Amino acid sequence: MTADTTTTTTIPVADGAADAAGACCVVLTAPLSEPDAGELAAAFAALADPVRLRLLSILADAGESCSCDLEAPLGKSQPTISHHTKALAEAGLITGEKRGRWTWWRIVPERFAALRLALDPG
Amino acid sequence: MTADTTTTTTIPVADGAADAAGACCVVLTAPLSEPDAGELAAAFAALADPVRLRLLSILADAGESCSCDLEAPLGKSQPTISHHTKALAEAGLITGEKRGRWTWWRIVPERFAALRLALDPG
DNA sequence: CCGGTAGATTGAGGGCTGTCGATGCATCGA
DNA sequence: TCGATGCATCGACAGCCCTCAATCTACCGG
Repeated sequence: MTADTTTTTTIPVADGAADAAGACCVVLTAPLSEPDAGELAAAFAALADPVRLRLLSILADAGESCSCDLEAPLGKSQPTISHHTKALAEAGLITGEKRGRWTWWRIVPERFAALRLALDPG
Repeated sequence: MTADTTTTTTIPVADGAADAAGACCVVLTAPLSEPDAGELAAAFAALADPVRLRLLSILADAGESCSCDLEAPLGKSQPTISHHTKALAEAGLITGEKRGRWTWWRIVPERFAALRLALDPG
């Protein structure tokens, strides 16, 4: 297939708690159980970093981006970028797809919707 | 003033970045400047703790609560509670009002609305 | 006044996290 | 097959954060 060199592996690099936080746990209504609180806290911890927030905004703006294209705008080393993408993926906020030599990252909108809902007065 | 012992001091124990994050900085649209990213990250960092999330849910449920009534349900020592309330207040998520011997804490809904907006695809 | 209570502050200890250089592992072009 | 490229992982270092005992301040009841 000379048309494109993509070969599209479609490996969900990491999802972790992606499913477990689909709908549960709203902060501003019920007393919020300890397990739910821990899970929500982990999600917000993934957002508690300026580099990761800017990474997300770049991803949202570009729709999709490989790791190598993130180093320059973020001003961080390659291992650091890899560290952050892994953290965001484990929090279910982004998804990585390995196509050939590159890993393409993309936002997971449903996850953000779930977090917005968690901050809703209900 | 024997009518009530409240004396309503109405001291905003801490507000800090409360105003500065009124509307700005959406994650999922523009490339998000570094200062905005730092400020947003600080807000999410305040939410990145299970104890604080449960504290918020208790506050949301009760409408208002003094520090002493938080120790038992959260299972933490008094200095720890004070530490968390201070962190949340500095993030603009709650407001404290000192009435007599007690400090009454309350949720700041506008702040949560701003954070929900920051997580919006716009 | 004085004892008791609510809560903020301080200091110490233990753990987690962001960062980067070095290294290893795939994949692609020639 | 070989060199180059994209990325993940490891190890180490520095900094920050949660937690609590101890202490201090402010306030109330008697």
